[in-house]
Amino acid sequence: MEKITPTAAELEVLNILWKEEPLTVKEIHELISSSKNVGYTTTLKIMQKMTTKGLLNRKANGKSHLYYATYKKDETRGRLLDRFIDSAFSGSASSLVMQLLGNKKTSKEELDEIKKVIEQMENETNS
Amino acid sequence: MEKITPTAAELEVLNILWKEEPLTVKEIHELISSSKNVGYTTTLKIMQKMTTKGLLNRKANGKSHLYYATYKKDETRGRLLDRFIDSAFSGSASSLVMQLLGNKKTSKEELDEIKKVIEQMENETNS
DNA sequence: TTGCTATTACGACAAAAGTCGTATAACTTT
DNA sequence: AAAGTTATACGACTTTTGTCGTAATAGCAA
Repeated sequence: MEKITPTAAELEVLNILWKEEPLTVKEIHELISSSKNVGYTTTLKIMQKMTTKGLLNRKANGKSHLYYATYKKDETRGRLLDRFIDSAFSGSASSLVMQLLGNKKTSKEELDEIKKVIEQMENETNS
Repeated sequence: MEKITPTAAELEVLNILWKEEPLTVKEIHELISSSKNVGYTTTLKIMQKMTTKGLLNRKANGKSHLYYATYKKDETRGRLLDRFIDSAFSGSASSLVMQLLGNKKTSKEELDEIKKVIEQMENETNS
């Protein structure tokens, strides 16, 4: 019975790893600290905890380690999304979409992209 | 400078209040405890903290209080959604929609509902 | 007005998350 | 092989969240 519901700081690590894997603590820390002020040992500790929890795997590589995400991006995001819809939208996925489409913060480009995705989905479903 | 990013337990209260307002602690606790095992003082304390943070307002009513949500549903949900997209989907709203539409957990009814919402949106935009 | 009951107020505690300093260990380099 | 550098390990501390027990208070009832 796993939980697989990473926290915000953990997701920062995972989002990086899901793009390019494996990476060392140093590499991940460099990416994170380019947009945020945080110490090296903080990133290290978070990744160590994630390994203990089973969120990451690692492999020795010289004096350092190479890290891999244990769970796939889609699996993790799906779980997170379910949970989010439950707590923030009382379980209504369509409310979330309405909110998203009505949200001024979502750029026109994103909106167009979303519509495209939906159309594609429909075509695939109807074929 | 407000944050307005309620936690899971706080959202449970808010989701109730956004449906029917105002309510007493007792009423809210009854609704919450019907699906979850939690003590009365826990609900009370959470609502008191929410009041201190500015998430709720209250008005004396006999020996108890009537509670109101300070911020509108859409405002709060929009903020939460932005934050969620940033942390769980690296800022990509369209990725979230793709995840949602591909998610086995989302019921066929919800999916149809979502498509309807999108179509409606498009019609409004194009008019 | 005295007491009973419902409600609030307050404080304490545990667990989780995030932060970092310092110590240890493991390669390199000379 | 000794010294230096770089990464990991570990422990400590802070804040936030969620939980509840107990004390105080306010209104109703007798």
